Amino acid sequence: MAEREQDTGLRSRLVDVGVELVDEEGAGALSLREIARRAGVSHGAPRRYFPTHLSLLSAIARRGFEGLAIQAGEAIAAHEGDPREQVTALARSWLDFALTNRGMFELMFRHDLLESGHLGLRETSLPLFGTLVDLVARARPDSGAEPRIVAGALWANLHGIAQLWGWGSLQLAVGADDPEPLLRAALDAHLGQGVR
Amino acid sequence: MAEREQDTGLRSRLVDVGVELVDEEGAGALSLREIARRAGVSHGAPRRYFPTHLSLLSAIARRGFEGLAIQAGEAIAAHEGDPREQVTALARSWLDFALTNRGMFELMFRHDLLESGHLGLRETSLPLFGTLVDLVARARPDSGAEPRIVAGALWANLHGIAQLWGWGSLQLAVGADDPEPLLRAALDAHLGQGVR
DNA sequence: GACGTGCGTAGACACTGTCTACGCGTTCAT
DNA sequence: ATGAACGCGTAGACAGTGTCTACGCACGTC
Repeated sequence: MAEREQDTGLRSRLVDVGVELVDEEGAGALSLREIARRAGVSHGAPRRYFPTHLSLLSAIARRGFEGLAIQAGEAIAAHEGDPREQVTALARSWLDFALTNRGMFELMFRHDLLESGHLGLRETSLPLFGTLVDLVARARPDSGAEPRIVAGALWANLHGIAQLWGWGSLQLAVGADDPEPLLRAALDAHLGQGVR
Repeated sequence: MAEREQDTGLRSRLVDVGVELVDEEGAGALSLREIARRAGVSHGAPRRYFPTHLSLLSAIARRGFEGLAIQAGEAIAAHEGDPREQVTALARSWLDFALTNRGMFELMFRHDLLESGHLGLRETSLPLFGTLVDLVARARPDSGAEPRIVAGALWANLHGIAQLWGWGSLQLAVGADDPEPLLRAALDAHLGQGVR
């Protein structure tokens, strides 16, 4: 019998445990020693694969970025042929991810992780942004605005909504209890008044 | 002679030291003991005024919010009579603050601080948001959109740009080296194509 | 002058991340 | 088959952290 959910090497098991842990206990619970404990190894073991605590956290966060990319990709694929609707689906997917996987989302955008450079955003996030640029360009072909700029601003808008909504600042200020109107407003703003 | 920049009580001196420290060493350097050390007291002293490390950090972050509010208020006041320009000034001021006071900005939007409720956003940030709502309403009086929604979306957009630009994700994706175009795009998007 | 009280000290505790020396098993070469 | 090398995990030490507790010192008032 398998001692513990398939022995696929300690390296990935540590990351598995981390993903699980951040999901149920939040980003604050991701101490090196606790992860090792949950994985059933001594506190020195992770060092063999991750030279530093931060690099382990980065590997965990990476899983998050991959998951987000996949989820967003599916959302986009589901509306093939209608760029505007694809952008909408992407946006909703992003926001949904942030609100569902709160701990992971928090981890993914921690300053120290991002600054460490271990995250590999170039590989995980840039492609997604590329498709957003593409979709934006096709969703508003007439506009003279640079798609990359529009996409960047929209990207930031999504992120801002997800973040602020996540910790309650926005519902406090706006007075709503559903982020949907904000999302609609952002999309309408950057893509132009869409067909209802 | 004053032993140390005016003895205005340990409580506020701790916060002073914290502001100074976060400015020169970043948000990661704000350990309770280091702050106490710099203030020239023992590590147990802060406890008399701040029951927990987080509450001290919150007090420091609060200084940041106050500073930001003041700076934004001045920017707005400098363009009295032209709502659109006032919003622009507010936006630029916000972004400017984020990029100038990086450590403080990072501290201000740390999840654990925001969730702790010690921050008092209701007092420091809500008023500013209120004036933004007001300005938005006056900047685009014709539009049927709810000003609070538009302002909320714009607010999130600003924050997203500041955040993403701050850690380099956006310049990587967009390929620019100046956040100004993004800011313009966001403003144009939410307020409508402005007069150039 | 004694007493209470505000304010800061000092030490303990559990916990953290990192570093080092060690052991144990497998594998490979001779 | 035997010995060396190596991969991989253990175990202990170390400095640093946040929190808690007991203690002391100096000041005020009665």
